[in-house]
Amino acid sequence: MKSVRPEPPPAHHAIRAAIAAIPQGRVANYGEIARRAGLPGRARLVGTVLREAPSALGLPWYRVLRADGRIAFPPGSKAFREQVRHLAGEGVLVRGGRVDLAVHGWERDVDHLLWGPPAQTGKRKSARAES
DNA sequence: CTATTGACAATTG
DNA sequence: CCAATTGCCAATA
Repeated sequence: MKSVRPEPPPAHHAIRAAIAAIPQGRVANYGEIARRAGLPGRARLVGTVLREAPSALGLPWYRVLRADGRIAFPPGSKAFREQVRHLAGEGVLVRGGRVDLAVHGWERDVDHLLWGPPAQTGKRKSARAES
């Protein structure tokens, strides 16, 4: 007979795979994951799936951040601290509960790849003096 | 069945 | 920077 446990819908599986595909030391936002999973615009679905996803799967949930690179949990929360700790262990620096997507973003802008990664520490508005 | 919610995103003021 | 608004759609009540 059918398993008592409801099988995970394809959408959930795709989302999990997308999350598991995030390289170590990098972070991705919900919209990005949804797009990778073939579900453009379903960023909230990613959150729902992650929430329901059992930790036994070993999904790098801590590599998933908001579109602005901010932690998806309220600051000071337990999950928040744990996420920050995990990211720190991966080599990702978190400042003010926020991560520089321009530095650790998974699919950051192509321009940065061509011009080289910007400095992460002391990132001020450096004037670009290229001609 | 309808209403509300949500680990979101983007825009506007 | 913050607040409010709209779009999105599955899961839950």
